[in-house]
Amino acid sequence: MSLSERAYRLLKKVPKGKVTTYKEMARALNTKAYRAIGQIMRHNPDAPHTPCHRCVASDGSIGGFSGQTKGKEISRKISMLKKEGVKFEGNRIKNFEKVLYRF
DNA sequence: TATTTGACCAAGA
DNA sequence: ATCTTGGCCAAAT
Repeated sequence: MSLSERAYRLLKKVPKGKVTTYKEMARALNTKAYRAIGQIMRHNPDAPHTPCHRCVASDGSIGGFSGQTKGKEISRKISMLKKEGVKFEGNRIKNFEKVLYRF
């Protein structure tokens, strides 16, 4: 099966209030293709129930959302996470280590 | 087959 | 803290 399918399946396991990173996902899937993971999220399977907003960059910054890497879409992603209980300091996640979900 | 393209990352300057 | 550089790898072209 394709990496994308595995990525989506894994992503659905991230609970509300926590996040994962592109790199973490790749690690959990036993591959080094963290960059490809980004491609996958971007293609936006969007399907109703794929929490692609819970996947962020490894330094705690947002990464991208809905094809954009800055601007309105990004703030949208941030507010979604905020609503789920993730706190922010500007465009970086606060207490990143504690909020990061480990598989 | 080969090339191009990123919602990436770590290390330098 | 911010920017560049080189390395990465699956998917789409």
